[in-house]
Amino acid sequence: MQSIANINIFISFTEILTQMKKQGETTIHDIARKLNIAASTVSRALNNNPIISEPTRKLIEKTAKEMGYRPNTLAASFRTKRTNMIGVVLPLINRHFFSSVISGIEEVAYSSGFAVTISQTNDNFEKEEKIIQTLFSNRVDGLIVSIGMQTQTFNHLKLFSDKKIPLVFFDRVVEEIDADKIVVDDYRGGFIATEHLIEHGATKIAHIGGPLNVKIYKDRLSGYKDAMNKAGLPIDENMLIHNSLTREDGTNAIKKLLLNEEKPDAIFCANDTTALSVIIYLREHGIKVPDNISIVGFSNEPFSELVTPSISTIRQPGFEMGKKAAELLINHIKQKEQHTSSQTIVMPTELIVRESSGRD
Amino acid sequence: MQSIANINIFISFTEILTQMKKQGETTIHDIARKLNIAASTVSRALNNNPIISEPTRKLIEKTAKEMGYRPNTLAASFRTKRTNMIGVVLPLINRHFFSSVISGIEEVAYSSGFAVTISQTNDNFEKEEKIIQTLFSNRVDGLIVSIGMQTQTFNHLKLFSDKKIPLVFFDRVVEEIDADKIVVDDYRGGFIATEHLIEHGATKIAHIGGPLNVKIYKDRLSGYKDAMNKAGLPIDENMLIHNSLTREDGTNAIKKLLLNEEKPDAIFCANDTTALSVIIYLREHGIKVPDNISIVGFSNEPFSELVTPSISTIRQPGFEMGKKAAELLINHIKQKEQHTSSQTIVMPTELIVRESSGRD
DNA sequence: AATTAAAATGCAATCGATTGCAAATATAAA
DNA sequence: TTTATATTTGCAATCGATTGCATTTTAATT
Repeated sequence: MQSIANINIFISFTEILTQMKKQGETTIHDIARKLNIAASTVSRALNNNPIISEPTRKLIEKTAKEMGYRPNTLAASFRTKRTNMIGVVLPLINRHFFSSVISGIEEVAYSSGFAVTISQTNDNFEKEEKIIQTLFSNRVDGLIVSIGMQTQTFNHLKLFSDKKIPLVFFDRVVEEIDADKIVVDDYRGGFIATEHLIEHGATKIAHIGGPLNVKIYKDRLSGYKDAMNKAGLPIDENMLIHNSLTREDGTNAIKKLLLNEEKPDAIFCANDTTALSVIIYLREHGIKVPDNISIVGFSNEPFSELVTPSISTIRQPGFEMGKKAAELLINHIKQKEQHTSSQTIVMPTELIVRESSGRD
Repeated sequence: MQSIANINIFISFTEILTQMKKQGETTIHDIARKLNIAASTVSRALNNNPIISEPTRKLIEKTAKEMGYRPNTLAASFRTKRTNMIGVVLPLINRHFFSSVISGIEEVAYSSGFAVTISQTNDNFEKEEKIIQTLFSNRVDGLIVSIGMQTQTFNHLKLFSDKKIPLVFFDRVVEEIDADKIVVDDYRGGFIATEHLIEHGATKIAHIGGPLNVKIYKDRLSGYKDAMNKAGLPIDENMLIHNSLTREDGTNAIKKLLLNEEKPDAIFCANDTTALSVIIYLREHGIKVPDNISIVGFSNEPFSELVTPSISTIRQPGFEMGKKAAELLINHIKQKEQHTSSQTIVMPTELIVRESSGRD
């Protein structure tokens, strides 16, 4: 009788052990033990390594499913030093352009077996630094970045380029760092926007632009200037305003422009948000758009076609940029070795004419 | 001479070794070796464990910085089973409501030392499943979720609730799963929206709603019905349409409603997107809003106040919901043990009256 | 100087999956 | 049947940080 009691005790112990296991996770070792094979075989089978015979693989897969096995990516990533994860860092996800880029990135990444983790910096430098440090510590396989407006030093990004971790910039790129870049033809965008205003008879064209340490805003300004020069129009410094392009900045900018001795008869805004502020302000003050002042924005935010008057703007192919960025990045990740020289891809911009510049 | 040559060879070997090390990463073992101490001491020092004396900590920190040490979060997470990462899964990041929620989550998470990884499902069930599997495999410490419109089975989410991994739902919640939930008072939102239309003299009020398997849309519909009943107005089944609430769905819905024998004199739309479609369609067909038909939307998307006529709508406190969700989640993560009973937090909704329902 | 307590540091196992190489088994050829 | 070859599977080390427990060092007390 005593031995039976012992057996019972033994059984309940194993039950407890099983129970405890259930608390934690099933590992390949649990599967291996159950099937009386080696963990390495289980690992290979679950990774579809052709070196494992069909019957064993089938058996292992079946058992894994039965036991509710979930791979511990953390362990695998730690061992292989590959996370199959790409990080996306950008200023603000709630901008149509940026979320289009994200969709493009996701499309390519998911179909290549990569997960995507998205972070927004809110154009805050400290947050950008912290996020990028975290992504590095989490050992993402690569990074797709559009920097913030305040960002003027790049050590956090050099961390990646120095260590040869694939890095791709888009839109707001860092010229000082050698990496692939996907940009839009901002110069041409600024040029055709301004030229369009000129063609409609404007001669005193103001520009509300972004901070000049950011290349895209510098380029848009250059486009504006060249179009002015080409038409033989003078560039009045009082007509140039640079700020952070928020709703509020836009309102302040138009207020200031209207205080000028010479009022503008057209404004080229470096984004749609400021164009919107300007339009609303002018509407509230009885100044007709486009009759008195015509406006062109930049980016083609969805609201641009909804507001009255609808905003003429420059379209940027966000989705395509995202796809391209992800393709380049994944390419680099896969052929780790040879660091092919970096390329910069320039996507076309396109003018969309709407009411704010006088559709005709 | 020969010995000197040997020394030279030796030196160049160590140089090569150093070089090779530089390729890889500095680890706590490298630091320990350099300082002739144990790796455990380094680990403790860098984690500010008070058991390490001040001088040693200082020395270690200094050396770590000099050697360019970057913690390998992967290794630490693997060992401790804590990633300090919370996953956020939602249908679409490019919706003002959702991105407000994200900002709220981030605010709380970052200040508590958690990283946030954001994923969008595009209301696609397979993608939602895959994302959540991936987040589980990556062992996030907790999950904040708003499910997709197509989601009707919940095994992917049970994965978390079964394993007692903290889980918080917001907005589009799953009733069947026992977890904390943050919702808006959708019922009341539907009620006050409809009542508002009634007060403005409407009697034939249509409703364009979402799929009824999603609780928020069911609640908005209930609010609508109760307001109608309270006013003694009949509910005409022909006035009720349910779809996925896209731009296109909205256009189709208004077309269909206008084919009814009895045309509606007001429409309560379950989101602003369909309200927008309706307004644009009516504008294009010469039907005056709000004179002929008045409209109320839901969510207070930014475009709602920009379009002409501006859209009356229901405000949802996205940012606060996000903060609350993160607080609850992090609370759970920290006091892992006692599973306090789940709570559902209901946030207030608020009517914003604009032109589309006749401001007065 | 001897004893004891407290403070600081070190040892070594551990987490779960992967992988080079060795061993065992099955299959084919002699 | 034996040998050679191909096919499967197993062994054991490894990745980097953490942590319970043991050991050493320092300080305090008698």
